[in-house]
Amino acid sequence: MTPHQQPVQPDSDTCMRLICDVEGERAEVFRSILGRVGDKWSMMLIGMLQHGPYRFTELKRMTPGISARMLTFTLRQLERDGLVQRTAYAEIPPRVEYQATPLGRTLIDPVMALAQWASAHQTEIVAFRDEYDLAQEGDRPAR
Amino acid sequence: MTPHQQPVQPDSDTCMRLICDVEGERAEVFRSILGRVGDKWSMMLIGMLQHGPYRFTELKRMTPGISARMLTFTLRQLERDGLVQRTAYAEIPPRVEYQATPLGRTLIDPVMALAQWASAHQTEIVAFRDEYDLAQEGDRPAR
DNA sequence: CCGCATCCTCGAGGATACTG
DNA sequence: CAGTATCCTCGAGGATGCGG
Repeated sequence: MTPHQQPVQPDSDTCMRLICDVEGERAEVFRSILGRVGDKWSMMLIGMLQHGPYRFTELKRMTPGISARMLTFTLRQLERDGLVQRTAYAEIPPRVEYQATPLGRTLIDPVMALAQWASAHQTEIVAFRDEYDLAQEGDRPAR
Repeated sequence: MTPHQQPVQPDSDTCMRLICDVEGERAEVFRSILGRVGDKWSMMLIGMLQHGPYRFTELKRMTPGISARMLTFTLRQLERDGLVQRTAYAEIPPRVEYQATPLGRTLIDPVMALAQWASAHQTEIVAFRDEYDLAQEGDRPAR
């Protein structure tokens, strides 16, 4: 492990190991990152914050269904990981702005790749699901 | 919306909309796909099944910590989405093999992209986390 | 306006025991 | 061997109310 290690594209073996490994500290960090992507709100917020700084209430409005509790919590997580920067202005009434950090902006690329995959194959997947559900209905008799 | 739409690389606007949209049927499908990636076990299994067919018990051994219940459930999900093929041989004792479908093999690319990102930035992220946690400790007094 | 603390619900998922 | 069925726990996350 060399110090001052710059971000390097790791080889595919390393990635496969990351994906498949369950134990170890590295794996835990990696899983927590993957979890953030799979998280219902994180990716939406990362996506929205690409566009520029937004205030808390704006984000809440832009994300129908999210509770204040979860919005705060999710933003804190993203802030902790260095993906989002929180800026509080000492005004009355208080104003807080969130925006993606440089690191947070780099995350959009792999996420977009995933979104492209999902978008390109969602018709296919829905077809598979329908087929599967139909077959199940055949096994389990009516109802 | 044209019928017989072949999988096409969608533009980035479409993807951003997918990522950020909360409501709508499309969004729900998309979120369920993202959720699969973020799922603790799905990605490991997809990763493992790239290598070839494996039996139920083999997969269970290769995935320490997973319960039979969850292994079955996760494999069923992946099968339903057309990502994994399940083949049961009518033998005694029974033998069931799982392998990635062509569709399932295409998923590895965007996931690898994500794994590369995570791998390349995990040092950075851990540093951010430590910094953040340290700052918190400063606010909340000792203990 | 922004957020934390508290309470409470509810469903994901583990453990165990049983079948084809 | 490859599951299924049942029970049970536990923590994610919504609702509400207060505080700076």
